[in-house]
Amino acid sequence: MKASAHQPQGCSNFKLRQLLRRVSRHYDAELANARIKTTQYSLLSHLVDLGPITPGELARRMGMDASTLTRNLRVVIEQGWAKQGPGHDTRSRRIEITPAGRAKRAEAKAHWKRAQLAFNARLGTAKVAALHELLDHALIHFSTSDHADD
Amino acid sequence: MKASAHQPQGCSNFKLRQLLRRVSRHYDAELANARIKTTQYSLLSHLVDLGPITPGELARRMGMDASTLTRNLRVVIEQGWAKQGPGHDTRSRRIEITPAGRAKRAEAKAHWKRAQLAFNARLGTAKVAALHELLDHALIHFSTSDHADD
DNA sequence: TCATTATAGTTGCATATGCAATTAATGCAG
DNA sequence: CTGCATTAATTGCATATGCAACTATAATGA
Repeated sequence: MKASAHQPQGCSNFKLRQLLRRVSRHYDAELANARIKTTQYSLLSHLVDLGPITPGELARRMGMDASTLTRNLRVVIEQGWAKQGPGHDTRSRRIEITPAGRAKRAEAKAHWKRAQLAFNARLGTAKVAALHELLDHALIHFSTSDHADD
Repeated sequence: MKASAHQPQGCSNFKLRQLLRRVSRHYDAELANARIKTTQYSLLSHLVDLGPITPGELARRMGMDASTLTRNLRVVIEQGWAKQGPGHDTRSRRIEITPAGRAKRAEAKAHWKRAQLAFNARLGTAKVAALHELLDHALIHFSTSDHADD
């Protein structure tokens, strides 16, 4: 019987939160050199990958509440990194990254890479790869929508 | 060569943040039945375990910024779950849980247990145990203080 | 067509988070 | 004893987060 088969001890939520606090500080410190926050960098990256998209769909893809996205989006729009246009519907919107946004994202990417490599070095690439696998697994089995009953 | 020996892909920070958002919602939804938030529950639990303690030391133990603790503490003190007295020093304080705080923590613990067991069931206990091991490992190798140079 | 329901996005409220600056008190060097 | 660096905690500022309530529009059904 391997060690990881034991009953889990402690609170998964607290452990995740505690680690995220530290890891976020690490990435934010590095990304500060590009005058951008990690959440904003993630947002820009998703806009690059997902092209023009509605706020609702983007929030779903990023796994966050729509209201959180509205606010996070406001900041990057004020910075001129993204713009909001009319959607196919009068009520929906169409979010798109701007050239300035692409440039900022490219600039920030180099810093993100530094932060990620430092993280890998600190923990060991095997551990990080294993962590990613578990996080991805958890994300798949924890879609907000699927709940038992209630 | 096992799969987890590959170069890690994607952003560790984003994956952690994304999962924490979902997991927090899960725990918060359950703890709402005890009219308490997960962060407040963690705070009370640490106060029970660490006894009377200074804010600075508590922040260090919980891995958060002292200013964050000041504010999180204000809420639980207003609820009457903890109290703040003079420390051994005029500038320091002594934080202690109150009887009401112990009662609230006990009430909440049952709900936390439900949330944790549901989490284990959703992911599988082996995966959760493995996740905890990796998170603990990362926490150890990521003490805020140890940075390379700058 | 009009009332009802569903969908998209935003706003109000409360909390969480960290950095920089500030306040206050202690310790230390001269 | 006095000025300076240190330490403990807090406050100002900006952002992140989600739920509930709300506005506006679309779709649906009688």
